[in-house]
Amino acid sequence: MKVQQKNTPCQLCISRKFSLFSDVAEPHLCQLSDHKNLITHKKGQILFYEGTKPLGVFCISDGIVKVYKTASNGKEQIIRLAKKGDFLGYASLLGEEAYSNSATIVEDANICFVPRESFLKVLSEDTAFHQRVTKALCNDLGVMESKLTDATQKSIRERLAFTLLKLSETYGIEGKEGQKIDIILTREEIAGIVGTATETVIRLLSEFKKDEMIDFEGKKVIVLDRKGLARLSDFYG
Amino acid sequence: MKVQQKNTPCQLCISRKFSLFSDVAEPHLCQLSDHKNLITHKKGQILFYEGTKPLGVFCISDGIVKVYKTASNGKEQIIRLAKKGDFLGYASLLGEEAYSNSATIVEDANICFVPRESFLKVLSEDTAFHQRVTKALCNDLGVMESKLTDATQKSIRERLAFTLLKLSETYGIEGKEGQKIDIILTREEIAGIVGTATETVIRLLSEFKKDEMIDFEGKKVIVLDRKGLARLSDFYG
DNA sequence: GTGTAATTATGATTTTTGTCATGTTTTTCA
DNA sequence: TGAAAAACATGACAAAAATCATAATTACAC
Repeated sequence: MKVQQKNTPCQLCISRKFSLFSDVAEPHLCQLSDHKNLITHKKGQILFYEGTKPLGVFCISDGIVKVYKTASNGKEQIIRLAKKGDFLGYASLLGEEAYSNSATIVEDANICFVPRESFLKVLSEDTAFHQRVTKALCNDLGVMESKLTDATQKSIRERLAFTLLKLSETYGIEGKEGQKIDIILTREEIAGIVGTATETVIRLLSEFKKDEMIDFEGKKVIVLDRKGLARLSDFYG
Repeated sequence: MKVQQKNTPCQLCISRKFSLFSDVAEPHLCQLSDHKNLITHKKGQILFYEGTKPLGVFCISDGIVKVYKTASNGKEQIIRLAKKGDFLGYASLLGEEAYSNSATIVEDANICFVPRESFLKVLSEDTAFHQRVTKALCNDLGVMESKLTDATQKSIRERLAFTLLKLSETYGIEGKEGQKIDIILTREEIAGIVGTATETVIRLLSEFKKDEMIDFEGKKVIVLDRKGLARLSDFYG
């Protein structure tokens, strides 16, 4: 299942540059590095389950992870997609509660696990780090407020267009024809992000393609008309 | 507009018992107390606007405040109702960003304003307090994830039933006939909490009343059948 | 490679919910 | 207290989206 890799020290980790650990001072970094564990995960593997107890935090070195809640109807609401440099599970750990969501690998990933004690130690000893974590939590909260408002007040078409724009900002690579969203998501997963039925996503994507807003390259979506999608997504009030 | 009151020191404040400040040590409490300002607000007054810069945090001594985002269609999505002991505006302050939401008085309130500097000073000097704030932020994040999931995966009927249950837990007082939700909200405000159109709320409340789940006492709702509402809200999978 | 399962696709239908219109009741405040 | 505004209520209708059914296509494991 999980394959132990050679353990690049945090000090030399390239992904760290993009993470909450980016400014952690050398001695604390050693503390983390000495206790962490790099583990390789394959697509489809589950990192943690909602309702279980967090034993540490995860730091993504490489790959994509979906963080989601399973609704009572069985559908997955994807809270966010986490990528290189992102942390997972710290909110539940610091909230002293069971995981409020589950996490599953979307694209093969190398992920470091930092045990609870090491993380909390650095948090308590490095005030600047604690402040960064606090700030990140606050920003996340603002993002969630926006998502909630969009979910209740916007149409599925608007939300799908918006989702494509956001995905292209994060995972987009420029191509000859347009910007390719370089991440393989099933229609069902896109539906999980938007918060709708899979069939609805399929239909709307076809419609967007017909209207020449997007195109497909295999499973991947190519954004042809950003402005068009922005208009559809009701970006401006 | 705003009436200055006699300034009860935080040390003696009863509402503090229910707040994040409950365990703050005496010297830090003085720091807060010396710089805070108690202000009386009438129903309908606006505490702060989305998009403006936070200059401190608010601590509710008494009254009810709605925290909401205004969607592009003009409707208000209520993020939460804040009551005695609750803090407002700290997430935006600590996130170092403009207010992500607005706050308006729903029931006449006495609210203390703690200026930014005092709050941040106590936060940096009192590690236990910082930890409590962090924990609160994490818990809030979990709540928002649930709200988002409910918003996308549950029907309006389910969400309204759930909202009534939650309101009765927080604001319910036992009566002869049932549990009265002792807070005056307009149908429009309830719609703002649920995330739907006002007419839909009116219709569903009538339906709930017809089915003897609830009754009205003036504007207030009386919960007659908690189990029935729980069933309707799809509480269990 | 090939059979099986998963995913994508599309149509038909129903349900849910929003919108618009209109009227009544309640509240507010000059 | 009485006029105007706000809130509540209800019907008719339209729009949005879910569900169900059924195929076609693709991916995957043995």
